[in-house]
Amino acid sequence: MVRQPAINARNRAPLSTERIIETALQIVDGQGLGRLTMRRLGDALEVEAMAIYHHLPRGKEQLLDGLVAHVAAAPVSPGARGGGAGDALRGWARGYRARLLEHAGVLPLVVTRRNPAALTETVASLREALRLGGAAEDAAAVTAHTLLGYVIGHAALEVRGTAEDGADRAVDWDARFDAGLDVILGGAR
Amino acid sequence: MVRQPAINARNRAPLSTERIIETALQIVDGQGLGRLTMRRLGDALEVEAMAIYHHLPRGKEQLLDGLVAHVAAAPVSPGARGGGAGDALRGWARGYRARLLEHAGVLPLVVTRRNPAALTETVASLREALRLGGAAEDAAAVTAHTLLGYVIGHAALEVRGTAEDGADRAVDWDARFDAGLDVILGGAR
DNA sequence: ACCTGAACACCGTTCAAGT
DNA sequence: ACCTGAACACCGTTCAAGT
Repeated sequence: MVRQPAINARNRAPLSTERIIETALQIVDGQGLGRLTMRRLGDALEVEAMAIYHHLPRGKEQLLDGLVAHVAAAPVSPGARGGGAGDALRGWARGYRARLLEHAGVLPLVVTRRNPAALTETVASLREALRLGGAAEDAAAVTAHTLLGYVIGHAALEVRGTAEDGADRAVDWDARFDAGLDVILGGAR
Repeated sequence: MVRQPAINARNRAPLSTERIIETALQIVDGQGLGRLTMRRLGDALEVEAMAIYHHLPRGKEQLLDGLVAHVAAAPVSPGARGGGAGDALRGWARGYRARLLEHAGVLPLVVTRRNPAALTETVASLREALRLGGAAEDAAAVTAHTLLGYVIGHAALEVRGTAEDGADRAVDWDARFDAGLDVILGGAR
């Protein structure tokens, strides 16, 4: 019988921070943030809950920070090449919105976990895209923040299912989002 | 000895939904959402925690819904009269932002509690302001949503303390917010 | 009608112990 | 080094009981 070095005695993959975060994300996406529990997460990892603390010494705080970093900080695919700066920004905004909606359960964490570093890369990439499009540094900073605020706020309105008025007339959120982009980016291409 | 009808045998004001919500808001503002506990809320109200369920049968869910309604749904003072539609909207946006930041602890709830009704009045008042300013109905709907999304998203970025770049150069959030308003409202007065 | 007390099933986290 | 088991101090909520 040959030993598999990466598999431990009980024949399962060893724990790792990455595997913990990904499993936690599955729980949040599938069952909601409220059901993300150290004990339940341990079950999903086929491990006692206390084992998690060996990889995340700061416990649940660190776990939640990890979730935010995983969905909000990762770079957004630049989208279609070849258009002007306006198209590039539209592509960025659509991609970031899609990511936030894919993991709607972590949105409350993205919104309020005090973790300035998490969005630094995001803002930086946005400003870079703007500078490449020829915008001045000051204008780029303002536009980047305005756009990011809009994308996050719009995603929040969507997951809330904000009612339009008394009637429950359905809202076309995709169209709404694009229309808002036009307002902010001034219809420029 | 004369009986005070509104005061019970132990000489304290009787519980009411309003008093419960307000006390809960004080705890959230002062100590953060994580420390809002039925037991702690009971202490603050000088009552056993279980008494709260008599007024809020749905328990903590209903309590959190009440907090959202209290900070997000109440009308915003219209601000200075006499300017054009642009000034009215700027006043509305500044007022709403101030309210959200005053109760930053409930922002995660505003963002993601599934409670479409809570923001209906808010959106309606916004669209009314726009129509009075002479905007067409369609354009008003788009602008209202764009503006509301921006205000909420910007407030979220602020309470997160989103870092600008590697250096921790301080951000003038007031100026940023106004600059974003100019982008969205097109500098129109 | 309004509040209490005890109880239940769950939390996050610590700490000593196992391998 | 990595994981377990038992324990502690908390949760939200139910339910019968008090006044």
